[in-house]
Amino acid sequence: MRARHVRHSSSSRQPFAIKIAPHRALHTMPSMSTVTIKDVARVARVNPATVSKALRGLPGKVSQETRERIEQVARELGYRHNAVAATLRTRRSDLIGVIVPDLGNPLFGPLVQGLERQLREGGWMSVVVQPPEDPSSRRAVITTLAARQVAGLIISSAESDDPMLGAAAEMGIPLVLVNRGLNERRFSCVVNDDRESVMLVLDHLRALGHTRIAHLAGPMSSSTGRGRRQAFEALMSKIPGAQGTVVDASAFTREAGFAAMQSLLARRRARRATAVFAANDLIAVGALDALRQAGLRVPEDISVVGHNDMPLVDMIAPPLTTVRIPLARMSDHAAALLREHLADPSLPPTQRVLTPTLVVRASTAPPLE
Amino acid sequence: MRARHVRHSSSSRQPFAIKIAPHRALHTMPSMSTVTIKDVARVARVNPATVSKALRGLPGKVSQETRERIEQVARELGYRHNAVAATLRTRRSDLIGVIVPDLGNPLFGPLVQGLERQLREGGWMSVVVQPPEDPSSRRAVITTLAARQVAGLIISSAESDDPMLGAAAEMGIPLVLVNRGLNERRFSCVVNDDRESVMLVLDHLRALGHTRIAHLAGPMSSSTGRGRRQAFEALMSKIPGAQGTVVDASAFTREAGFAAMQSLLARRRARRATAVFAANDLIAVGALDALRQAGLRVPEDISVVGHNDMPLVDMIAPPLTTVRIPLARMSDHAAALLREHLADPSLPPTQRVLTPTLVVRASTAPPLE
DNA sequence: TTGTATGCGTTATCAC
DNA sequence: GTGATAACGCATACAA
Repeated sequence: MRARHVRHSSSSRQPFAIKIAPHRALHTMPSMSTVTIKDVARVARVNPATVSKALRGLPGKVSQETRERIEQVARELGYRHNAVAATLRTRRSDLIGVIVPDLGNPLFGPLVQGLERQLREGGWMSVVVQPPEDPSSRRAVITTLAARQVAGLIISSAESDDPMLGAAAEMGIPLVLVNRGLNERRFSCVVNDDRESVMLVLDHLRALGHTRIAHLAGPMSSSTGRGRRQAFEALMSKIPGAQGTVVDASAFTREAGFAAMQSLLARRRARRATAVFAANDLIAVGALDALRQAGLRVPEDISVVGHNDMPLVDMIAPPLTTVRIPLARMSDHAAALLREHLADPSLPPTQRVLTPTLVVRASTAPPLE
Repeated sequence: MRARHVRHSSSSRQPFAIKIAPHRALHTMPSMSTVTIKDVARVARVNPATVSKALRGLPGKVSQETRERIEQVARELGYRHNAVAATLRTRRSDLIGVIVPDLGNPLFGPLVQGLERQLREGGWMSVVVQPPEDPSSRRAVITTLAARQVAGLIISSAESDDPMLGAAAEMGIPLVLVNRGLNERRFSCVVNDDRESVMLVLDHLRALGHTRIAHLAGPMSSSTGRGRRQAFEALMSKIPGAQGTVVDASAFTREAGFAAMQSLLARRRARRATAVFAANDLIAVGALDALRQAGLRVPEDISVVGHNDMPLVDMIAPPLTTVRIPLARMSDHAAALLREHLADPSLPPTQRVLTPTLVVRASTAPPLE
């Protein structure tokens, strides 16, 4: 159910003596009093059904005159629409579940910002959940959301075997994935073109003269971690004389990036990469931590590239060369796609792949030797 | 209404031939079929009321034996709780409105992260809204939330004359402010001790030898902007020989910080401040932008202090000295306080003031001269 | 254009 | 311990 436009002044609440069903009048505070369409109907001397029609502004259903009278009465009585009752009746709610792994991650703040804004402007409200790790809790998240009759779900950063996906599918809840997709095409999704990302990065590093390049890969359970790694390996293998290395970071975190870089630094210097491409900015920042601790200079001794162009990475030392993903367009597309699914449940799963851009800053330079 | 614990396997849905009200069976997809408490009751040969009691696990109301049978049947039929119907009946919902100005701001991601987590663990779901600027929309946000029967609200960064506050009060919705409070004590709130913040900063700068100190103040319409400025003026006036300056930043943004710093730099150098205390980190980062553009070095030429200790400010150049506010404890307290208000609506407004700490990094140093 | 009647799925209050 | 029944507030098909 969409946003209502029941207008009523705040100042005048029950200015007249009105007959409200006594048992309610007794049990509730005046400010909490529940005025229903029945109450409005009684005072306006019309039928509750008419009030319902009038207040929703259905065109051509109720005369201008009675509509105005009803609106007037509703305002005077301080009538407030009860969307819960309406949802029960219509089986339609204006709630969308927005699922995001971690709002502390600077990537997801802006993402949810865009999603919430788009959804709200379309008349929907966002129920935001950060699911716990354990599988049964994740299932329970969907169950709870379903109990609330959410009309649809937007899930960011899903992993392939996430119990939430199966649960949502079983319950038939329309669903759009954002940021990460899946191997299979079961669900609609809006994702970055990771192959293009890697291409941009490798072209840039090769142009600078790098041939030994390392990739600090994100978790393989995520499409972004997997996709960037696969693209890295595929593209590096095509470059004559290039030598690629992959080190796994255990998570998309600064700490994991630190550890991954340390393990890279433990290798023999002669063969070591002169440039590092991190699967995301947090990993890159962790890598910078490790490099600083090891006494290495960036970009003189080693170049570092991130991914995502998170807020503030232009301010770190050195300003990070990174791949910018179109977050705002991503949320717009995801919200729009979900709306299409809600409007037409038979719509088949759709992919939308957005093109990233490279942002060159000061963390990359030609190799020294 | 709190989280339910209706457990049912996902694999077995309607394994038997079951009589479902035919009009529903015809109109709905199998996977969408709505199994109600009545259906369960019919199959389990008990009364719907008994099913309700059994499934909610009310102690001592239904025998162990029938409870197990009912749970079994519910599982087999694929029964799913309808929280909307329950809310309509009980007038209690497990929805909390979480209102935050801007999820793109790195301060609010972590804040909402904490709030959502706390609320979820208490059995509540968070409806997150970023209200538009115009007053009537802000009222409408509360109206819509109220129509959804939210049990309570958490509002971060409220301004004194915000229409949302009046609306919430009129509708009698329990409310806790977080991050910013108000002058008056109408609402419960959880805030930082801004006077302590300023004290920490000024003690630090004085210890370094600074006497000419500028404050890049945030908007006076916010309690944090106002509070920090007032504390700054009050404390500076007590320091013998100190010379304080205040420049207003028009917003808590990087751009506003840039502009404010520029206007400060336009002043005569001899009298210029040797240290700058920004009302928040974003303003500080904007100030750094302006200083770099002006060719001034930080901290050699001028020291800069921020406020909040946002993510990544330890990585910027130079790593920012700033005041850390206990964001996690703030959200914990806010969620806890709201729960107290929900449990006891007669609870008077309560203030909780949390103590910040200073994080000294590389953006501050003794003045040159 | 307006009114009548009914049900959405659940819980609470009784009675048994 | 279990059953019968009446709300909760609203929207909708249909009749008038």
